[in-house]
Amino acid sequence: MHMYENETIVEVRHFRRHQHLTRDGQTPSAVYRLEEGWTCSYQLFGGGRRQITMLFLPGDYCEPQWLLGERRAHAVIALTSVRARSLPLAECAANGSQGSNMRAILSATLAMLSRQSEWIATLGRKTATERICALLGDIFERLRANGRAFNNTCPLPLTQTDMADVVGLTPIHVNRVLKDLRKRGLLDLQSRRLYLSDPVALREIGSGYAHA
Amino acid sequence: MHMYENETIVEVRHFRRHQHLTRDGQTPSAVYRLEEGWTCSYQLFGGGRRQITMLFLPGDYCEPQWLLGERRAHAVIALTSVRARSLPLAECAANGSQGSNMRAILSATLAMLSRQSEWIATLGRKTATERICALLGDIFERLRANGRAFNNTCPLPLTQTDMADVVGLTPIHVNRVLKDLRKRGLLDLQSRRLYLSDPVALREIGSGYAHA
DNA sequence: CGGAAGCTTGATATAAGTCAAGATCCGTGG
DNA sequence: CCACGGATCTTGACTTATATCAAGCTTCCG
Repeated sequence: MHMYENETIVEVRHFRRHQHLTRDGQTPSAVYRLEEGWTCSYQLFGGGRRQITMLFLPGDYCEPQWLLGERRAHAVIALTSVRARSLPLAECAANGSQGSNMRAILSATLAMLSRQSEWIATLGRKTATERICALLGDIFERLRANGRAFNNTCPLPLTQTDMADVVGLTPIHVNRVLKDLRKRGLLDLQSRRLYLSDPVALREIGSGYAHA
Repeated sequence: MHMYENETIVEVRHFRRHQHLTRDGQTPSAVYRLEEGWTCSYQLFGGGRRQITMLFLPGDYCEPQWLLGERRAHAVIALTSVRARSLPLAECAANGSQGSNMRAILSATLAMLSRQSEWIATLGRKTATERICALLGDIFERLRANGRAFNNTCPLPLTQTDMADVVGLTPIHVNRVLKDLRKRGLLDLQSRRLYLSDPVALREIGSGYAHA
């Protein structure tokens, strides 16, 4: 009896925008690796408030910690249409900690931890402009690292409301900050694409190191 | 040649308040497990801004991810005087993933990840009052879980400035919110001790689920 | 080609920050 | 044991960054 006799073990699935990969509180049964499209995990609060707690870009594992024994799942939703490969928990449990992609899973989990730590600092202490520069700079870097950004431009399929829910601001305020950044000639943003005229300056602002 | 011939392998160390356990950027050489006292990791920004990214209470491992292969270290500082047991990285690397406390280390890391995810949502979308209730409620629960809180009271050795740097507010504003919570009869706070008259109501407010 | 979702902008409101000054607590040296 | 000085806490007056409300515009999907 060999695990791979079961063809559902690694399976490609598609999701439409706004469709849930996982719902809140649900016990997760699989981890998805994104082949195409963006997703996020988020939390809802009273008064219609939503906060996105993590963005997942193409190539990322969504919530890899499920494979390491975490029980509780957050809601994960598609921000674009998505093609993802699912890794059922059962398989990895069977393979144990020596499993083929276990190293990748652990390293993805550690990367999330480090990113979250950064983001706590960003939300706690940076201004609106710094937060948005940090977000766009980070997205650009992540996409460049896996070959999806060239010549200071990359895809940016997020709506301004999505961005607002990442940076903890109002969509209206995000709009005003973007307008200002455009006026300053730092970036342009049209038809779901981001153009950075000066990625270094952007990251500098986003770092929060320049005086308050 | 046996690792345990070296007596420095597990070592008890003491730190005074404001002393660094690890400095920013430094390559960490050991993970500490707190036996007594509180620590935090933090980040600094321009304009004198500081954000605490994680609180470590007695019994916690500080930055356990270092034992899982993470390279980059954040600054970790003592918030009180501290007694800690150090677990050198070398030992665990030798023991491999089957090491005696490897399971505990992994589980501590996953707990951090989950806590950070919560805290991103808190900083992004909750009001000042909700953030402070969330913080105090969480501290109380964590201390209760390892037997350091009884009868609705627990130690709280943080200054208001420390709390401000956790919740991303000004110390002055923290002071006003605490005054208000006292007036409402939800809590009292004196000589480094927290008294909760109604922990359930506090957690309810801190959850952010009650309308905006 | 119609309608909903998303974007933009202005006017106004408010939560939280800043500045300033006292009051209180607490550790340390005499 | 006391006195001093710095850190911490408290409060008031005022400012500011961001939110809210409202309306028109644009884009794009069905």
